[in-house]
This record gives sequence, C-alpha cells and structure tokens, in this order.
Amino acid sequence: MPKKSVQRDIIRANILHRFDHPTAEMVWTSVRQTNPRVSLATVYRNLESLVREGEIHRFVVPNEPDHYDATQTEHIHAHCRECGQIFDIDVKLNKRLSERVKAIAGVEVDKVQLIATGVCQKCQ
Amino acid sequence: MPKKSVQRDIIRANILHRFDHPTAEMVWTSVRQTNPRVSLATVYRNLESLVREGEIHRFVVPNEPDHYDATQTEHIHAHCRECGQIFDIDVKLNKRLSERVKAIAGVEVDKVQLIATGVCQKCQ
DNA sequence: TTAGCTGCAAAGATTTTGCACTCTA
DNA sequence: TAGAGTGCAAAATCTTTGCAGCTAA
Repeated sequence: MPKKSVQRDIIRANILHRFDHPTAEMVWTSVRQTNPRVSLATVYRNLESLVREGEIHRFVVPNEPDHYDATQTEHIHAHCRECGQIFDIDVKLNKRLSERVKAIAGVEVDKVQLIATGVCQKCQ
Repeated sequence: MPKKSVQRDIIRANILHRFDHPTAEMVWTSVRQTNPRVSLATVYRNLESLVREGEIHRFVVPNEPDHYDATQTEHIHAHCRECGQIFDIDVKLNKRLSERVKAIAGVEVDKVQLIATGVCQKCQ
C-alpha cells in the first residue's frame, strides 16, 4: 500500500475525475494550477503507482507520449492525429481475442490495447 | 520518389526479408554486420520513408521503442513482455471497426493498431 | 551541376532515477 | 524515528535534425 500524501491525493483525484485521457504532462499542468509545487516526476510516479494498483490504465498512442485512462469498462480508443483528441469506443473484444492469441501464439494475454488513428469530424 | 542509395537498398532488403518485427536499432545492428558504416539516423530516415510509401508499417509497443512490420496483410500483434518477441495474429477487424468508430466518434480511421500483451509459452 | 542522401554529433522529447529533505505511520 | 514520498536536477532512452560532404540523376 502506498503511503498517503497530499500530492498523491491531488493527482489521483485529477485523473479519476476527468473524462479525457491525459498524458502525464497534462495532469501536471492541471494539478499545478492549484498546487504549483508538484513536480512532473511525482506525477509520473503516482500515475505509475495507480496503474500498478489497477485504478487507471496506461496506453500507447502513435507519435505521442503515453496517455492514462481511468475508465474501467472495456473499450478501445480512436485518436485524431490533427487535434490529438482521444475518443472512447465501446467495443468488447478482449475475451475472444485473448483466447485466439493463446491458441495461435501461446501467449497468455493480460492486456489488450487497440488504437484507431484518423481525423475527427471537426478536423476534416 | 526517393533517390537510389546503397544504404536505402540494404535497409529495405533487410526489413522486407525478415519475419520478426524489428525496431530501428535491430535493423541497424543487422545491417551493420555487412555494412558497418551505416548510421542509425539513416536507418530511421529510410524506415520512415518506407512507411510513407506504404511498403512497411510502424507500430507502437508498450514500454518499448516503435517496431516496424513488412507484413501487408491485415493482422494484429501479440507481445511477450518477458522476451520481447512479437507474434502475428491473423485477425481482421479494420473494416467493421472503422465503420463503428466513424459512426460513434466521427473519426475517419486510416490505421488500426491492436497489441495484446502477455507472456509467451516459453517464458511462462 | 544540383537536389537529395549520408554520417556524425547535437538537440529534442519523454520518462526514470539519485539524492537530500520532508512527512506519514 | 524509520521508511516512504517529494522536488529538483541529472541521466536514460528513443528519435529527429543541422550541417558539411558525397552521390545519383
């Protein structure tokens, strides 16, 4: 169990209460508005800690730093390469897919990330 | 059209003739065995150029540098976090999925990347 | 000849880590 | 008060870029 800390509470509250899928730096920017002394390293450390505990997820985006996601239901991401916005798409494929991967490649899958890249309506 | 160059031919041949999904550095290591003077920057530049021309694809892997892939048929990747090996899984989901993303989020998708992370048989 | 490539080194971008200090349990 | 968390700066990692020289067209 991580020890309680002011910074941890702030960072945790921030990521849990927003609906975009911020990068560490985005969380940092937001957190600093009320708590200017929080360092980016602390944001990274606490986000990683929340990932370890399963409260949030970290995912890769092409040509971008990693993003974090507090949504717990199964879904995939669409990413607009123009404005950077990330959209949740409610698609369930983990179970069947994991079975298939296990059968074909022998890999015991514990994490599936799907990212669809394109251009959103506003940016077209 | 890119201009012909010895380095380009070597790098292109290397990535097209291997079946793993190497990172730029892996291509570099391989290429240097026969051509020690090729620089890593040139490998990156030529791989990017091949991506632009559609001969290969570049894809993200969690906690790893980007990988490149010469396979042209639609598929997804399974990644062993222990040994780093990447497996191709023949799964078609682009078309239906892209339609869904378009309908729900309004994103015109041109690239779908799915990566399933876990532990392979050998590493279990 | 000249526009594009290359190697090298440096810069950029992202993320992690060492260390001295602070705070929680 | 011991151990964990923090800020800061430095290091680590991956990738791109500036520049002077080389090469293909």
